[in-house]
Amino acid sequence: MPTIEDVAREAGVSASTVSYALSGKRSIRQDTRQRVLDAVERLGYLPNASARMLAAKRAQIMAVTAPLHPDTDQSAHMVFALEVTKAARAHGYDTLLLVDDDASEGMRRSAATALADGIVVLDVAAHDERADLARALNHPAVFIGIPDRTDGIVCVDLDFAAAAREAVDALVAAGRRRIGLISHPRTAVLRESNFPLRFRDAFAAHTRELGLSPAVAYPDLHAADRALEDLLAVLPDLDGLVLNTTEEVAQSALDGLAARGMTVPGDVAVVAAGVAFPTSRLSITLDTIPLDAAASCGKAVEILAGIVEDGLEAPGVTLIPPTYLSHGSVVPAAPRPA
Amino acid sequence: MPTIEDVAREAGVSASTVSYALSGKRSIRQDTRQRVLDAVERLGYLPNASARMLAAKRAQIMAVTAPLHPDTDQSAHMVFALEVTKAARAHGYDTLLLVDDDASEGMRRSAATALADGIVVLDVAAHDERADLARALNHPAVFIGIPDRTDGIVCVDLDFAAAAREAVDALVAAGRRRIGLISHPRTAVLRESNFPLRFRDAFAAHTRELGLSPAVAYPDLHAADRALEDLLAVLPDLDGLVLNTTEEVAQSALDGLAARGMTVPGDVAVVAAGVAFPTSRLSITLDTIPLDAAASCGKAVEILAGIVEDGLEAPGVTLIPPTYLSHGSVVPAAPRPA
DNA sequence: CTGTTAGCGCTTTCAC
DNA sequence: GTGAAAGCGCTAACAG
Repeated sequence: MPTIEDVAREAGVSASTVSYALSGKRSIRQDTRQRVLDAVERLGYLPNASARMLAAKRAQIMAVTAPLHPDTDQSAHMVFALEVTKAARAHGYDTLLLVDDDASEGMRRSAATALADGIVVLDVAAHDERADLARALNHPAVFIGIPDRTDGIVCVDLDFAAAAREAVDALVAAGRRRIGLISHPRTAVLRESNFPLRFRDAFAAHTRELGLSPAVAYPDLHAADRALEDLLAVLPDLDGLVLNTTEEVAQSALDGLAARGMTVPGDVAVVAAGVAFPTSRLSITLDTIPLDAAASCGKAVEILAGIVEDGLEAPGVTLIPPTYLSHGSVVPAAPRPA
Repeated sequence: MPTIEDVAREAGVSASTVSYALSGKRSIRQDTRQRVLDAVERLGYLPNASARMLAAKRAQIMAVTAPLHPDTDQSAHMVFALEVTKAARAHGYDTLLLVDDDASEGMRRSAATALADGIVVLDVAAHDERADLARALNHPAVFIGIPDRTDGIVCVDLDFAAAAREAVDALVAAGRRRIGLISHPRTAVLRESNFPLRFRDAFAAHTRELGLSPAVAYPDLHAADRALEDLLAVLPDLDGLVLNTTEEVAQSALDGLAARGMTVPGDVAVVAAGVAFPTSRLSITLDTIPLDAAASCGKAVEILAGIVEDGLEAPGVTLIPPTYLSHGSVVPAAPRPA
């Protein structure tokens, strides 16, 4: 591998000139710069990463930490890791995947060894030990997801509350007034990231504001049938349904409606909101407010790069505005038979 | 962050003694070593990664490349990336995720900048430009999957041919003799990684060896119904079925059997072989010979670490022996009605 | 068994 | 506008 000295010799300049010609950190006469660039081209020179890191005190690497709790579906988080990687590349960073069993160990190591310039934290739980670590570590970190305590840390997430309100508004605009929500399993609502809570609470508050009676049901781990039953007990003439669930439960809910002879969107208008899957894979393509990994990760990386490069002060909690995608599963209610 | 000099001062020794005490690369008196370790502990010292890389010419980082062709399911590859990361950590390496749109660019960059000590190549296609690159690059690389030309490169993969034979043998041992294979879609068999071919050819050869008439069918992208039809046209009294398919197609095949009133394993014994999903998620838990990401990735990392650390000569193609997992979907055939 | 020293290849003052 | 030189923090000869 050629070094910067090789390039300097080839171009007939000094090493520092090569460095400056490549970084643009000071002005170089046009023709000398060209001689340097030609030499770089001819030799196929790329600066040695570790030497550059050592001298510049910048690794151009972001770490990504995704804890491996055994119950969770790994491939879901990995999509986020992928999106972080794509976004990071666009900012000139590579990404290091940290999956230590002890979630904190990798963070601590990458900070202490200066292996990475900053950390993107995935799959954030309500009580996340990595939040405390981030407060202590004095190393740039951005969380995708929102833990209970957000003081002293930087978070990015979809605005689940706004998503809930938009979903309700869409149904109300279509003349639906008996609107139910199928949320996440009770256990998950408590234990995991707090987005199911944020969604549910906003749903309840907003429906109440609109003079509707809020109906929320919690599915089992894989099936929505019981939840649907619960909803119909409260709202026998259900005509609007919001799904903030996994793909499996969403499909199960659609199956449940079909089994009861209820058509979508004729009898029940349905929208899937704050969900990580494309509704095109369901038996009926639903209107949706997606939990867009690319959007969250892109924003997180942008913020992290800002902190690393310009020492920008942390913007606290950044909520990504929801986007409503219509697919025909919400249409005006048919006039009711008298 | 404390440096090695800080530790040396704190322990009352020289920097090199600290280095050697930590690396164990030369013998150190027990009590001095202890003084060093105490100082390290007290200061919370971790060696700066870039300085270490630069001096040792070793990054302790493996790159992982997974090309992003848009049609492929990303989360599937990401599971492999995860397994590589876990295995690499066990060998003392971190992993850098490379997802450049141009698959080669990341490989070239990580090699030329010495950012990584070696590369694990995922999602290998039959004609993979990264194979040529690896031959040219003079940088350790291990492929998970087997391209057409394997000269000059190192590959690891499940022994799909052996898996096919074992699947057939299990069915034959259960008295089944009218055995069909549902393979991958025709287009995939040609375009992708060549494992569908290896599996299919071994299936055909082995059934023929056993005096059976080989029956192979190719599903559509998401459904197996037509393939099942094709199989039944050739083997109307089908009593054994091998599935080398995606999860979706496997489920579709089971649905197709049920729809035709054929029971599993009573009428048809079924085994899913060389598949990347756990059969427990299917409507019937099938006997399976899994394509075990952890096994392949573990082996690949082990080989790569050997090349990097000991300059071990590359072992060419390494095939992972298949493992047969019984779940009750292959039982002896019922005596046929006369 | 331990210390001194010379780099590793780059960035960035400082000097012209 | 360019060059010389001093590190960045570590490892690994080289000397005792």
